[in-house]
Amino acid sequence: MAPPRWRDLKDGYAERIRTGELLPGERLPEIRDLAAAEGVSKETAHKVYRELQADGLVTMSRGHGTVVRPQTPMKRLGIDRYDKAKWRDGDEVAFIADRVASGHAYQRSDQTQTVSLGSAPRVATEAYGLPADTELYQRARLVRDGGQPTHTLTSYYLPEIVKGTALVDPTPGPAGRGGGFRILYDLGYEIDHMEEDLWSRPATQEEAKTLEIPRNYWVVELHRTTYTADGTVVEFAIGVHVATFFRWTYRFPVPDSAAANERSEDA
Amino acid sequence: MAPPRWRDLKDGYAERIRTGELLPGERLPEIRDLAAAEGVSKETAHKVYRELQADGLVTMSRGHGTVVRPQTPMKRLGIDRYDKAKWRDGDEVAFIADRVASGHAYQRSDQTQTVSLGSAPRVATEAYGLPADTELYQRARLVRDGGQPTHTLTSYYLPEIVKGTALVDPTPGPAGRGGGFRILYDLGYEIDHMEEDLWSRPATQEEAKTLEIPRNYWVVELHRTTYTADGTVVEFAIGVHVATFFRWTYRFPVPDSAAANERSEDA
DNA sequence: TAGTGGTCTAGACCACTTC
DNA sequence: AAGTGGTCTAGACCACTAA
Repeated sequence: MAPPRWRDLKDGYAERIRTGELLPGERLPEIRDLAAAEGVSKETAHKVYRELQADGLVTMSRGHGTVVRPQTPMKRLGIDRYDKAKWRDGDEVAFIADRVASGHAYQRSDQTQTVSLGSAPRVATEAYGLPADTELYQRARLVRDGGQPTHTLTSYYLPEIVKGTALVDPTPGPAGRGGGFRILYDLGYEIDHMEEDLWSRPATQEEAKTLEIPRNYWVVELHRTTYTADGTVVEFAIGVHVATFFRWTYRFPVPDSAAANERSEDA
Repeated sequence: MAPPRWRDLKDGYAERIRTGELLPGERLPEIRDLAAAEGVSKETAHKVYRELQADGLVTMSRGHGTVVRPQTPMKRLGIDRYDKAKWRDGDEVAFIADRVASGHAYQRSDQTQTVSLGSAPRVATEAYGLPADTELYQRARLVRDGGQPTHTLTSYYLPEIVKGTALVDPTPGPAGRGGGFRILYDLGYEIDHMEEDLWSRPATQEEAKTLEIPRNYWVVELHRTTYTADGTVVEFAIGVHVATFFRWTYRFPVPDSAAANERSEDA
């Protein structure tokens, strides 16, 4: 019936963090001190902190100690971030608009990027309807917000479309004025609709390292396929987002396949 | 440089599970045996299993042992699950259609439901644009698939709309022929569009118990607001989904606020 | 070098499940 | 009662960070 001791201690700290009694950046007692103060073993004290970390409330690191995690407000991602007005008519880049909305100034170092031509994941070639061994241009970015990595985003492009363009210029930062969609637009590919496919899973060890999150932390993987009006795929992208930093919003009409029958019968 | 011993052992088992060498339902050695066989302490062996569990690869329980988790294929949730043709013209209920698509027969016991009238979460009253203390009808379901709980879904309704209807009849199972949307339709509220808002977070202790998942497992919380054509909210629902069981797909046109200016200026 | 978390042990004892 | 996971200890030693 009685909860284990580590849970009591964990719940106590969790409460104090949630109520704001312990503020972000504040250090918790070091493990040995906690053990001594509460009359438990060092392992038990350690477990208390590990559980807090698993819930995303603290970060632990050798040398630094155990610190209350900055409560990064979740960034809301609505489809407005793709608004054509932003990248077609102006200089804005979708993710910079996000940044401005979140109150952080953009810095060029907030995004690093690597570009290469080579084999791609099967989902990418499948999105283009091509054989698995087709080589694609691959543009991988790591995006940070306030120093903390928030997500990686890797775009896959058809070589015949983007070869020699600014899209595959390996300079860090957004791909020129207006970003990737603007470049595609200028190349004659006006994007028309998108499909996003997303789910949550534990981070791989490698992702945990890249995103600077603890092992066993979760991410949201998002696959985005971008089409022109005639259904041609012009970009396929895979995003890996630190789960607790983002929140997605979609607004859509309730489908009615009965009403859409005539159209689908045309095809 | 060398990875810790527990990680070696964990990776070994993770590999054998992923490749199918260890099949779902198969039991791993009990902790004491693993410890003896690998020459590690019982605590270390335990940690190996705990990490596998945190990654969703095994389930542990006293008496039963540590068992490879059935790899429930992720259920894809597209907006087609709301297709009007399904609930308006026929007998289908959205979630039953999902079930059929996933190859599982529907059983009435797969859904339990409780109905009550009372205070609601602030997000619910906010969705309706009402004061925080407004009482709403609340219909909570726990949905299972193959015995395993997959998600909870709690709908909030305005009392003046649903009072006395089948929607708030506390009989287990879907709310009559065609489900909730059909009942609203018959009441003269034809649903027109929806907004879904979703993000991933660790399960609370209570949710972990309800959904029969280990502590520290993650869920996806989804808020769904359903509108009629004139923008009236007729349902607000909160879903809590076991993170690894679901995958959401949205397809949408790329917005163009410049083109939409005339319309927004009318308002 | 001192500080702090991370790994590991050998063993005791507890709690839930099945027989 | 036997089986299996869960909690906890006291202490050793390792590994990364900062001054």
